[in-house]
Amino acid sequence: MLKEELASCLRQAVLKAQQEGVLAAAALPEVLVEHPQNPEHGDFASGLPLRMARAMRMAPMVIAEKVSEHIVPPPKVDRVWVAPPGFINFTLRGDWLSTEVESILAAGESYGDTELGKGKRVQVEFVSVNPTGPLHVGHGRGAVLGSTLANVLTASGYGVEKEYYINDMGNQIATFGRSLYARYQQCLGRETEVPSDGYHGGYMIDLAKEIVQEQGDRFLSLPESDGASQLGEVGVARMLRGIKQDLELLNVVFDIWFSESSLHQGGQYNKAMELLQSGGYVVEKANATWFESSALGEDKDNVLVRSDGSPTYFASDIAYHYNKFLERKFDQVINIWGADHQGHVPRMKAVLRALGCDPEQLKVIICQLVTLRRGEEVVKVSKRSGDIVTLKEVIEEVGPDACRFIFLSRSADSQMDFDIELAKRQSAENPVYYVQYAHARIASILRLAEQRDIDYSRGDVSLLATEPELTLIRRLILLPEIVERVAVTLEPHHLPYYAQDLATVFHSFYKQCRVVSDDEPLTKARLKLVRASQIALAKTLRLMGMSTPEKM
RNA sequence: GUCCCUGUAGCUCAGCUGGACAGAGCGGCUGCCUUCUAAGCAGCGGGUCGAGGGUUCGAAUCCCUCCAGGGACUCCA
Repeated sequence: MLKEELASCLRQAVLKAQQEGVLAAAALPEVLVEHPQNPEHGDFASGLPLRMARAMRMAPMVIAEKVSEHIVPPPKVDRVWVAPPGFINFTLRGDWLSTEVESILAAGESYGDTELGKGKRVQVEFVSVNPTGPLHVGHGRGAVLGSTLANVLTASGYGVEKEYYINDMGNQIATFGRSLYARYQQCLGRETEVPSDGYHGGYMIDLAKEIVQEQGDRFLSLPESDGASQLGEVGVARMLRGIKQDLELLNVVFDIWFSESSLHQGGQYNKAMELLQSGGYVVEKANATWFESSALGEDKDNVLVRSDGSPTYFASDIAYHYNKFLERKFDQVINIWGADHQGHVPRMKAVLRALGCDPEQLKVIICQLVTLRRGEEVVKVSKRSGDIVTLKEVIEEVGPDACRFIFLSRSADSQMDFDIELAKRQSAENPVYYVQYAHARIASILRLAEQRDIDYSRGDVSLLATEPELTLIRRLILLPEIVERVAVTLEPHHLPYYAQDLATVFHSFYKQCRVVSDDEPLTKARLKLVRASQIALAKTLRLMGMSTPEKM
């Protein structure tokens, strides 16, 4: 990539200057090359002289001068110059930029892909919501984040598997079964109450009704506990189906739906516990079995098996990660959790150490909670109590593309208000449509070219030399950098910002440069540029899991 | 009480591995449709970067204290 090329260029210049004794000997700091925000400062810039000033005991401007004198720039660089207080700036040659259009056309849909991952296997586990209720907006955020990351990592040369972990056993499931059984009985005319700690949402009534309709009263004759567990199973299966459908509305699809209970049936649970035991991390106290995480630097221990003999969620999670790392041998695992799971990160890392894995192999992305609101009114989203606004309702109201874009536009670290009113009200002036409109516009130009039978395959890109054209190309060649940045930082929010920037630059180009005109050679050259723009924009939209409309 | 995230323009947010005048969208105000989509373009206005200290030639960015909002500290998940 260009940045690295220039960085090594700078490194060599410094070394050469030092060998000649023009620059003081000093260790070279990391050479950072960046895009200046002000275009007058060139396409690339480095503040290297500023960083070296102290160690060399020389003025930054002097260092900058000496270094720049020793730079042997690659042919694609047009100009290297020094600017106060000590920057070295680079500009790219216009004719080199224009030939990049050909590279983009040649790359086609693979434009933006990199080999960063070198085929390493990465698992992205996300959503993984208990199948005890429908998804709400907060889950949508994790879903969009995870699926986008998976897209980007795939484009970056990783072997990616997207997985949903199903908590299909334990307390919550039992409570769900009892609640559903109560609703079921009520539905069939029996007097009974939903347990106070149960699921009171209206969706449980609908679910009970559906099951009555489909399977009649056959669970009624069972003993209470059997009825609850069997009905619970039926209910979980139905909830999962619904969750899957809702996610598909958002363009989120999983490779694997992994069952928690399978870890107990398949032996992973026992194996993981034995491994911890043999490592000496397991202790019995107060009638329960504990993971001695305090021995690994944690502030407290955690229960694995309760005094009633039932395993905790944490124990299953250990078995799950045992399976991820030791059985399926993923090189890297990315878990996307809500902020309410923040505190579990350190103990999970401790587990990895206890299992003999490198904690660095596990990356946990904590995404902050989403507050749903309609204007001033805050909408509660608790599953346990009362009615909720489901993700499905929000998607239907706002639209999947807008939902995805809104979720992606904020970094996972910042909590967000999802204002349905705002999301809808904005729709005319929404950045989502602004970006998609640029794509539709491009499509419309290319349609016109097709109608007029213009074959631009031999267009001469060297004719692309005006400022709006070159500015557009500069944005186009940024895409691989953006993709790589997202893959490295695991921060997909850079994508929507790039998309918007690219759209802005395209719209501006469109205004200033007539594409299909009487000037045949120029028309063909510009059509190539337009097509390259489409490739970059469509790629960005696809990475974000959004549609690429041909018309709007 | 301890730990984590956040606090930047009226609103929603980027920027935060320290560097060139602090950015975008929305909203407000001005202009621009005989030519490929005006869901567009060009421009204007708008900021004590939560507060106070510190480190540095240089701090929105690093350190400390405080304030505010959210989350976590369950033999819940």
